[in-house]
Amino acid sequence: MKASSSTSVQPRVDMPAPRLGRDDWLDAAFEAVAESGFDSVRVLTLAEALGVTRGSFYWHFSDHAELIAALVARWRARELASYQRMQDTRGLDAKADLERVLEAALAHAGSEIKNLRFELALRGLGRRDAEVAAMLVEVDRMRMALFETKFMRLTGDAKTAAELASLFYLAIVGGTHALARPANPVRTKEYLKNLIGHYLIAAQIPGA
Amino acid sequence: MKASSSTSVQPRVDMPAPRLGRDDWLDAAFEAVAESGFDSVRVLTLAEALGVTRGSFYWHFSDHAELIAALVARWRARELASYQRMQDTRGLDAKADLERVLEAALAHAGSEIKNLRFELALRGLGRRDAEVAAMLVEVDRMRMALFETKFMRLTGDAKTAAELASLFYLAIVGGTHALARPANPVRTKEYLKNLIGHYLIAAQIPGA
DNA sequence: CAGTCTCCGTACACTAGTGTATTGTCTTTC
DNA sequence: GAAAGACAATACACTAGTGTACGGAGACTG
Repeated sequence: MKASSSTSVQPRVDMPAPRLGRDDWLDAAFEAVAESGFDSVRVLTLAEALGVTRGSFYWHFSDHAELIAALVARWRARELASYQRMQDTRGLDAKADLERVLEAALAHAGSEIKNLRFELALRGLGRRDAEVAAMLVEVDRMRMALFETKFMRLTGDAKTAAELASLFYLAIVGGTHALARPANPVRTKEYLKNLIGHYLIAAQIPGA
Repeated sequence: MKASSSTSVQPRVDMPAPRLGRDDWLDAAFEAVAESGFDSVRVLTLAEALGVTRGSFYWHFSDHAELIAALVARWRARELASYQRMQDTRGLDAKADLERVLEAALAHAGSEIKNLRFELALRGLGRRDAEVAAMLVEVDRMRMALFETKFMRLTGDAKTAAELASLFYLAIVGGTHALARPANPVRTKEYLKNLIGHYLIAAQIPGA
């Protein structure tokens, strides 16, 4: 399948073949999870997708389990980092700041739907893996707290902020299911954002 | 493993052994799905749980695929039936009627968390099976429409009703994730109900 | 330019699971 | 109470997938 053999120099930067690192496998696994869940992550399939054999895999990872663990760990780390970034107000006013957080919650920077689908799959995994479940509880709490501080800044009232935060966070998690469908890519997102704006008004939030 | 062999008469109504029907297999499969998703539905495991061998299974079902299809179909049928029931107002006032629907959405009569977990697993399946996905869209639309008529009855305004309906339906789907966790069995439910009551007030819904 | 290190291919052993065919064994029904 | 039908056990063939052992082949290192 490789067409680069006659000319000798610089075999790099040309075809996607050469050598793989740990992250390449993690990326491939990520794709697989986003497409059809953790159960469909097969070493064999990933190898095929990467154009190598499993011999490579077992050099980078001891185990199929280790791959999953590493994948989950990487997600967690990125999530924590994103949390740190969002804590900073960046000089935005209260409403813009909140909208930025909501936006980020609906599609973490970059690969859009894939991230949403991955997170849903992860929640699926959490339903049968206690460690993953605990991690997700932690992340949920973290994000909920973030929402709460943003709403707090907007409303001034702690109780109102707490309730708005939970309602909207739950709605976002729920909306993820609609967003994660292959069709319906952007409209639900706009829809949710409008809804949020509307409810800031309906609930008589001053900043809106 | 059977201790009933010396005495001869009435081998029925005693141990859970005798003869199985199609529904027994479906029930077992349902349990398995609720516990750890569709991918972990193994004919072998179900047989073990039912105390028989797979020989039985392949009498009732042609295939593993048929089992899954039948299970999904049964869920759908029950969901439609539940929808019919909920359309009837049953002489309740608008708020009580709405609360009944919300309650039902959070835990369809009976097995409580298992139903929630099953539905989440089903949504997981829908992410890689187009037919299931379409079915879920249908059910979601149905339920959303139901919510909308109930909110309509409460608020009188169509636009408000539509927005409230979607916000709360999404929040409920999202809340399901929290509810489906082994721990935290009832508190989130009460929590959501309170939240709803509070927002009927916040959004200045007259009936609240 | 030999040697080491890193990455990958190959071949094998092993397991878990499906589906099929065939033969029981209760149960009903005539 | 014997034949027919409903349900289940047993045994087999087959597939997909994991791990492991080992042997290369490039690339870097002195």
